[in-house]
Amino acid sequence: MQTCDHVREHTATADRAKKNLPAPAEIEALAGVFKSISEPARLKILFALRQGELCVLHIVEAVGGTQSAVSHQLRILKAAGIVKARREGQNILYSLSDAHVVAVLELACTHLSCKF
Amino acid sequence: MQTCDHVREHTATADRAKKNLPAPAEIEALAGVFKSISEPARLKILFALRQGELCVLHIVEAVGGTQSAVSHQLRILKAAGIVKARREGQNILYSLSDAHVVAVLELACTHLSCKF
DNA sequence: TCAATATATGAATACTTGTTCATATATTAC
DNA sequence: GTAATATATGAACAAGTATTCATATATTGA
Repeated sequence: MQTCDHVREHTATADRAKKNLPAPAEIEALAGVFKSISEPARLKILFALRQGELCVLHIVEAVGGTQSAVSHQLRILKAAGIVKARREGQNILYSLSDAHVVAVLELACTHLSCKF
Repeated sequence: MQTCDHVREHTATADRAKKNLPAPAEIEALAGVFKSISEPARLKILFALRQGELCVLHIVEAVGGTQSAVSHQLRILKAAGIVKARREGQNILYSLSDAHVVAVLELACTHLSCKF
């Protein structure tokens, strides 16, 4: 590979870009968040939880799929800090972790001009 | 699988959630956007482009990796509508598609309490 | 036209990840 | 304690995806 030096000003921009890159750990964390909401099955769960707290079987009812699959997805969302869970008797109630989640979803919707 | 009817109110919420789910096509589109920014290599490219328009080799310089790998990633970002490209002589200059991209990144950063 | 530079791409491989199936854990009611 | 309900999880398989290598295309200048 060669170096590209077609415009000195652009080389400066590249240098600045390199210096201002977030730390690897932060990049990984960000990637993790986006990865966790980049699966249709998981996105459906998030949209379902916008209506409020739901137990696992109700989530299954709302989004479809098997109980096992949904449970695995919930684990991923929880590990990523996107949803939180609390036990109430036999049930475990899931809900969205914080308002950022919905905000990110809505921004992305705006980007795509969808109506949510 | 059985039905869960521990609280009638929650069943109503589940029904509402099911009805208010975005259409499959919209879910897929959203998932596509998030998937395209869920890879560390691609996130780095986006952060680099925050500094301004850059040609491919300068992006390579900024984020590391091979020219081929970066080019493949750019293709994915472009297909997802995250970045745009224009030719200028021998170079192809890439830039962020619109302000939503940066806004989503910054929101996610807030969520993680990073400093970007 | 030829050489050099910049970018893109197809095929192959390796890696990651989602789903399924079977089973385990936990809570409640009897 | 036993049965029933709700949820979680490990292993295996299938599907998707990132990277590499080699090569192709496109632009510029001689």
